[in-house]
Amino acid sequence: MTQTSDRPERTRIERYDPASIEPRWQARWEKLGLHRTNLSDTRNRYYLLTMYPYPSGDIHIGHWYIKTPTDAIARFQRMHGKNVFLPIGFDAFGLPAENAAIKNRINPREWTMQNIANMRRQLRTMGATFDWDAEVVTCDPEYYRWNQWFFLQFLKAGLAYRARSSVDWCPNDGTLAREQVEGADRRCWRCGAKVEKRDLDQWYLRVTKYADELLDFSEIEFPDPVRTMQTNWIGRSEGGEIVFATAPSDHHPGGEEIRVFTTRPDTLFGATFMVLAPEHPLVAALTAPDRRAEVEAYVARALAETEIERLSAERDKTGVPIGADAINPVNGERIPIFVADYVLGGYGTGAIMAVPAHDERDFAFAEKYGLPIRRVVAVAGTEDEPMAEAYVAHSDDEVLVNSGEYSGLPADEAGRRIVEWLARDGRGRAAVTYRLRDWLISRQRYWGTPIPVIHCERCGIVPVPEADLPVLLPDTVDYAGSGVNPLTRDAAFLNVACPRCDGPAQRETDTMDTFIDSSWYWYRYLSPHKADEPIDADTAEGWTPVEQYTGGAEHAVMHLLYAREFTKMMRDIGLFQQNEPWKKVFNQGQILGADGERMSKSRGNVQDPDELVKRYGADTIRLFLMFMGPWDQGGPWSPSGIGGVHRFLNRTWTIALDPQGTEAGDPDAGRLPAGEDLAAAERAIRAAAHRTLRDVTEDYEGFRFNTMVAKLMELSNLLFRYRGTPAAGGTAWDEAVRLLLLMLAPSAPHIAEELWSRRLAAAGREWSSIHAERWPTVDAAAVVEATREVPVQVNGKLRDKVVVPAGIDDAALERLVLAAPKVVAALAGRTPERVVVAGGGRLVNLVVRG
RNA sequence: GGGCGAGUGGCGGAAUGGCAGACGCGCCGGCCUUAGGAGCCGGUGCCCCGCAAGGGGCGUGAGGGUUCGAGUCCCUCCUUGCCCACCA
Repeated sequence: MTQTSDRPERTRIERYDPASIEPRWQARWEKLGLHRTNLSDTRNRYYLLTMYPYPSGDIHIGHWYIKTPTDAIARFQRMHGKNVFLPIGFDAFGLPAENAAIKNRINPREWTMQNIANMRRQLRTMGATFDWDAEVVTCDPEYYRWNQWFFLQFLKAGLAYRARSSVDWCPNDGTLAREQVEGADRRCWRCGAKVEKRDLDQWYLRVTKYADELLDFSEIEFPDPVRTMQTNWIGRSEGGEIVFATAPSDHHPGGEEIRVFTTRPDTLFGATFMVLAPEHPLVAALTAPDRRAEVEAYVARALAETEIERLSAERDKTGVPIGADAINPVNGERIPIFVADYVLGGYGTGAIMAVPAHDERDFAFAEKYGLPIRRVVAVAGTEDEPMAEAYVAHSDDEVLVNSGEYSGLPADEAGRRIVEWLARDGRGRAAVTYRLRDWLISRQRYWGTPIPVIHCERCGIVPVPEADLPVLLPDTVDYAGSGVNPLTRDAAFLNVACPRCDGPAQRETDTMDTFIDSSWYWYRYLSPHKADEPIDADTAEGWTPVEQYTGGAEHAVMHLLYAREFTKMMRDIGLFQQNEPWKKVFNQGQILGADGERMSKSRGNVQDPDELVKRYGADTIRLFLMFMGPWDQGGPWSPSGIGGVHRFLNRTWTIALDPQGTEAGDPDAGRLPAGEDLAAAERAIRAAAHRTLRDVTEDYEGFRFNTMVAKLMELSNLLFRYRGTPAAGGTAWDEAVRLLLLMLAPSAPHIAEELWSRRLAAAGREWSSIHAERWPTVDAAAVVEATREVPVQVNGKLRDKVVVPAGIDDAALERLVLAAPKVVAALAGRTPERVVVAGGGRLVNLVVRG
């Protein structure tokens, strides 16, 4: 940094030293209560929520990237008179704590709480105005007891249930929800291990109940990609459920019902075989004795294959006939039944009618096994053309063919009519299917919320009585060197008396998915210590939905969906009347390591902000992160450019404290720009300041922080140019400096406050915080200019710029333009056949021929 | 394979269909300095003509289109990122 020398202009003012300024103001703000929110006052409420961090140990630059602009928004809104609530907390349950515990033989709670203490300290160095009084830590029984309470209410309301099913299983992390399985090769989202299938009894939340409601985004403003992803994830398909009956055979009387879901009931006459998923319950019952060995082998292989590498599998269709037929309900035809793994057990009914003519997968299967392919939909005149591939296209002029009395009808209409017909005698009905599954919340881990049920030998599953909550996690935990849930070996935890019969019973050892914790934490922020209820209904009604939520897009179909589901469940158990958790969500980008990879300790690409703060101060880092690029973009970390931001703050410091000084090295130092008198200079300064104010205000509102900082730099550069001139220190100058500081205050709060206080002191006025000031208003008159420059194009190419009076009309403008020497030269004697004066005379384009 | 984004100087990035490259980094030259890895001033898309002042051409992944005018809108393609991937 600048060294003091004996040059007078450098010693006149104290240099900018963030280290001596920032902690002082942080302490003062805390005393002042800048961060505190009066929750009983809901007028002008502004609930600003940022995704709470996982306490991994250290705050890294990525946390700053997320939190810093959020704090700027909070401060900006406060300056607009908003009653801002900006809470913070910690997502404290989860796997890393257990991994650390196993590795370092330390208690996960101890590890977590140490990290939280460290992160609290680091977060404070940002100078952010978090309301720490509202802090929530999810591994605190005060918090997780309400997860358990919710679970019990959901159980009562039929929103939670237990079922045995084939689940995704990670060897390290146990059960996973479907959205926690990533990639084509099915890896765990957390640890990256291969995910397998297991049959287990697990707890579910009945979120599919809300599928249709979740597709309605009218009360929540998501970024488009998130809305699209959620819509696709929920995956609503309309169609029909059709009942096929099995045909009698030598070994079987027939008459069993096989239900299939189809989106194309219009193609029913083209169904030439059926396929059951390997998991389908009727496979075993229907298989003919002479087919049994082969079918069983196939099913076993298929089920195993989900556990083995399936990625590189050529995706060839495989399957075997089970030696039984079904009857097509529309034409009474016998069609063979196959078992094949291209039909999924978990979607629809786990069985399909195969229409090879109009489905690519069925077509491939039919070709491979020599099954008939019968076209039933065609554009008139093409019905006899041979089929080289399935016809799945959809156009308005296609009709049914080979479909009995439905032949000739438009496809859509025929589909509807066929379903109606079958529905009349119970052989089908209109149906809707979703990709969305119920939320599997059981986890075979220690470090989470214990699921509050007890397994009694006599009574079965018995919910823990509400009065007995919380079911505490035992403090002492012995991992015995493995990741196997230690609760399963903890006799003191495990063995209890049944609440119903008092007989011997065992506690459930599964804990809840930590996404439960993060599904309602912002409601708890509003009454973090309320002892008798999870939320304070009045406060929640007054303050939610959250006005603005900021966080990463990686949670599009996880957290951002779970939380919506959870809010609807909370509503349905009568807690409040909220439909959506947040009004607006903004996804900021992610800061990657310098290598372009995700920042992680193991990669060694983590940038420590403490180091940067020590060198440049928090304000420079805050501003630099905002200046880097659009907030929703993120990108690899690179410190180059940080010096430019620091220089900007240094210049601002100089402008504010030493308007009359000059720098050696500038030949024009102290002189007004050529041709400008004092009045013109002051007009220019005022115009620049108010134009900046107008633009910066819009940028803050639109979260365009990078251009906001750029515009402040421009204003600061302009003032710096006037330093030492007669205009410096005058009224216009003073006003410009004042506006610059106010505009800087949300983003670089410490330096703005410091300079503000020094100016107050210099003026002999009593101190009051810049952060309690009102946001200034633009003086429209100051922004107006007397003249402006109009670019002139000939055939779209820029040829000249003419300076014209601001209020000029189009005709006069045209005359001036045509008289300009360069324009005359460019026209070379030709007369424009058209003169385009673009909106408001911003630009003139002369169109000539030849 | 499907869906949704994104491709602009050496780099990060600006630009309601209207002056492409704001702002910053880097680089070049100068000033100030015992010194400069500090500070200040000026220059900096590429190519060409000119000693110079100046002037001209080309330029936003490629090709086409709409328009007086396209980085921006439309079509085709290429590259790349993310999400979903046998969803009947």
